[in-house]
Amino acid sequence: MPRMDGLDREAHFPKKFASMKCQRDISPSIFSGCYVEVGSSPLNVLMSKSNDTKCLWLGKSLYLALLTLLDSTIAGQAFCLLYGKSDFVEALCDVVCVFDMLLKVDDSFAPALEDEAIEVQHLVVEPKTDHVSVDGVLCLGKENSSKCSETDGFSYGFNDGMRKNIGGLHSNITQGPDDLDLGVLDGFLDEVDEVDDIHAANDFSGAYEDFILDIELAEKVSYLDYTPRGGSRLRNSSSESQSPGCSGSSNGAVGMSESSTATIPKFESKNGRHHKTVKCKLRCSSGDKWNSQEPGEDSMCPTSDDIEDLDELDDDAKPLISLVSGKNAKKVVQAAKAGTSVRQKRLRKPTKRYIEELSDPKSKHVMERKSDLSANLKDKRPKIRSHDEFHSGGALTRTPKEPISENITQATFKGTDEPLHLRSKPVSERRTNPLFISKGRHWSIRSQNEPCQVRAVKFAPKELSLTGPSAQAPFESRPRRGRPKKSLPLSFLESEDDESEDDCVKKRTCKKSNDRRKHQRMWTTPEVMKLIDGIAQYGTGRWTDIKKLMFSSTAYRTPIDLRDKWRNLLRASGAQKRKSNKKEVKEKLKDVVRSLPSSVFRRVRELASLHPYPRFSPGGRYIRRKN
DNA sequence: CTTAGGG
DNA sequence: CCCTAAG
Repeated sequence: MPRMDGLDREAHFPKKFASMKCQRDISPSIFSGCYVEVGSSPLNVLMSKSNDTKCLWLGKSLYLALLTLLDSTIAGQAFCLLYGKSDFVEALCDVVCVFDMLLKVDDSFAPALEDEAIEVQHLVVEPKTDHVSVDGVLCLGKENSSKCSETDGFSYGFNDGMRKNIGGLHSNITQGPDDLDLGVLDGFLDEVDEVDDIHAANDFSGAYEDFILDIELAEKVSYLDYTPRGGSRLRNSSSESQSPGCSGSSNGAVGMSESSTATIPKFESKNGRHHKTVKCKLRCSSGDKWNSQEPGEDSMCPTSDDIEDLDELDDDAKPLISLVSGKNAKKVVQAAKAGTSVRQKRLRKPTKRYIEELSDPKSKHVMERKSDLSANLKDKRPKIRSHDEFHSGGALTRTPKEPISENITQATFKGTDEPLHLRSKPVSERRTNPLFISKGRHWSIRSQNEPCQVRAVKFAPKELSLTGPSAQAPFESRPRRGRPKKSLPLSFLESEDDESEDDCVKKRTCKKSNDRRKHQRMWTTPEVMKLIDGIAQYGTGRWTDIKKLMFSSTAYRTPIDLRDKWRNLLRASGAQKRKSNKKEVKEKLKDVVRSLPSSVFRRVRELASLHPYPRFSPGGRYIRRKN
């Protein structure tokens, strides 16, 4: 039994987290600064957010697993999970995957884990009055009925969501006396539309159900023999799927599908019986519609009717991820039959990138980051650099706010007893390790025999707690290099357009090493329209305002980008009778017009006359419009 | 720090 | 997209 005495919530997640500023509307680090509560349901992940507070509830077993996993290959994953990273879902899925294996494959481990988990819960996370335990929230037919009533708002919301989303699951949950059979993973992740300050308030009545992740294990799992054959492919492709070496422009559909197929390990059973299916359904109601997947793309892709029943919950443009197997198991099986004739004992839900890609507009950066990271791996070796160095390191194709994981890793592992082999590897590398699965198994096996958990405790949040510099990294708002600093191309932060229509992002034919430029980001028609709206509203010359208002969620568009785009639009629309000859104009027109509706250009011309772009006074001096 | 303008 | 000059 690990020493849990130090595991005090406050110690693990210092209040300073709560005072950090999130300047972006949607930050990949929305998971930073969460309180973490450990509930007694073993597999629970619940991310909730009120106006001021974010709280991550982890099932005790999962929490335990995470602690232990911190010492495993996927330390990065667990780390991400605990400390907030855009990869949250990804990490979560992997963790859950491993955890599943622990439970099923390593039967011997499970009980121990459970025991300890209980202890953890009691020792560590005695629910404070101001915090709601998961049980209380879930009202899983356990104690804490009082808590339920105390927190009606939240409880209601969640249960409501549960019912709406997974129907029978609720009863399923309440039935399971055995936590291990529960196999339910529920996650409320929050996308945080407009979080500016995260205060240490304890109010969960706010909006929180932006992001839901549910796993329902269809049946009690008997014996399962997992063959993580998808494993290596999974890892490989996750890092390779994006135009290797290429400065990872967002190749929306491509990367998406690739990663989705790649990140779904297939588990085969030797006896061929299908015991359990975990299906991942994913919805991204972001803005408008589901991010539809290529049809036959993958059997585990959400199908519209799968989604139907989940649809009521969050209509306000928030991603919903649901990992469900129960009633949909059949579909999965069918699909699996149709597709890969492989008899699948268990279909693993689309983990990682797939989910993020679909669920989160800002997820694209993950892929890009990964490609970048892998591409630049040599550059970003284990140097431990100061914060400043880190942020300005030209060699690193990183933006200030991106390097959460690495940053944290370095900052926090510094001086800890992290094994060298871990310390020397960037988190990303570990994450993309093809051997992740198998290593996870190794770990799980090993952990039975060796006091691995004690070591794991060393990496408990307390130790990992962010300090100073690293803590601020997640919330850096300016993706772009500041004036004085040399450019830090923001290559990972890019979020995919909600309307990923134009996945035709220009892929730079990057040859060798000249990847200094920010990767091209194709302007989508909706974006252009947004821009136009913004200009109509503010006129030209107030690009920052336009950016803030119209492009708050798209971190990759800087005011300069907006202006440049406008400039191009003007040129292309011919609204500017400048020196560009008609020839040129026409060419431009052909280029741009092809992809833009003429109505857009009509508006461009209108605005061009309304708000003359180079707004110079007759005297030639620039006039800043006040309003 | 923002914008204009040129590359 | 990047960079620099200029308010």
